[in-house]
Amino acid sequence: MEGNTKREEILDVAEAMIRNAGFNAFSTRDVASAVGIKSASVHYHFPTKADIGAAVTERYTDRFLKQLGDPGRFKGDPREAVALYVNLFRETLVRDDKLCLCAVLGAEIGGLPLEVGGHTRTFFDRNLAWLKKALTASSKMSAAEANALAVHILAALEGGMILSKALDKEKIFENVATMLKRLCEAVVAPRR
Amino acid sequence: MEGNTKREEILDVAEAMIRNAGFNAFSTRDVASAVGIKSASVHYHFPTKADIGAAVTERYTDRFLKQLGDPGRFKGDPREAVALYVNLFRETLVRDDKLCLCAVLGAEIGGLPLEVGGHTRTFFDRNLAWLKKALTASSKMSAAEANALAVHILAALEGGMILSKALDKEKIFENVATMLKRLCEAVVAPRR
DNA sequence: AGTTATCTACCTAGCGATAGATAGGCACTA
DNA sequence: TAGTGCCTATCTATCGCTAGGTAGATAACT
Repeated sequence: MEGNTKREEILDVAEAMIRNAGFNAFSTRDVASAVGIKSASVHYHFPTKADIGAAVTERYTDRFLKQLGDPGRFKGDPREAVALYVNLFRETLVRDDKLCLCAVLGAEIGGLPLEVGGHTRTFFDRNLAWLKKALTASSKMSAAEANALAVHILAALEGGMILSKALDKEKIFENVATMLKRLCEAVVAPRR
Repeated sequence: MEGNTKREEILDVAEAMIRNAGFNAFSTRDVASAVGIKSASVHYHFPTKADIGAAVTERYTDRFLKQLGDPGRFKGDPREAVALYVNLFRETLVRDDKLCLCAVLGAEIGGLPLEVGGHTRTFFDRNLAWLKKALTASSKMSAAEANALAVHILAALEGGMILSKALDKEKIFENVATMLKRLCEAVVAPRR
């Protein structure tokens, strides 16, 4: 992996493994051998496996929101904000050929260590907040409508990634993206 | 659990456990103690853990499609079909307070035994086929449009369940359901 | 007698985690 | 500058436990 320090390499490898098969499907030994150290050395950097999961999720969320940038900068056309948002998910899926970390963790949330589950919820909360802000800043949408649309966008993208990966059809994600654009238009300029 | 035979009880318990935390988060001993037998007896009914997963997924899919009924019976209003479809997901989420089995399995598909992954894909394929048929039978929608809408509906519902469960807000699922209805209307009666 | 469903007892492999040792680097000081 | 102590990052070895899976006995029903 391309991380600088060993600590970051551990996070890189763990993130890839979780996104591939979930939190309960990797071991500290798996991670260790992938970065070329022993499992005891992994525990030097992260006392427990839960600590690895928490660090991975926190880093993932920070990176994701940093890439999104300021949601207040969209003026006039909410479709711009949505297109940018969708594109970040698209890159996540296509570049890595992996799901969103928090789609995976969200699906197994009942069996996660508490701190990992907490960071997963934070990812969703922060994403919904970003979308709401971006939508209200760029349109005359009411707060309630922005909220409803934000929730739907996030849900459809997370679900779309799962379907796309499971059925191994990139087209499925594009399909969801197109429909989101249509929905966005319908909400911004309703017929009635 | 309410299953009749021990074999069915095993499937009931395993299904609940997978839907709570994923395929890699339960053990044959967990299942055994929950149904009041020993793990060796579980292996009598299902030689391997993968066999349990496959049987759970196959049964789940069959039951789900049976509950949906004939997709050809909807005439005149696709919203009826969509409402019924959404309602089955709603019940799945609210009654059991658990995700759709295949949302969970789809999220960890990279780490599933082959046959479990295969049955998971089959769930998605059969659901998409049902939706397509229901949409084309009840509207003048083109095959391509029915396909696009079907994919979006399934993706949004699976993703919506994950969000709803993770954030512990039933309202999120209802939100997604409402937006799906709106999207459905926009597709059936486009403005242009 | 054969079939079905369960048990006890066990195996091997792997898990997360810990203890204790070591090698190298950095920094202060006699 | 040689010596000291400490820190970082890693190692080997091991602990206690759990995993999935198996062998063989037992009991009950048909």
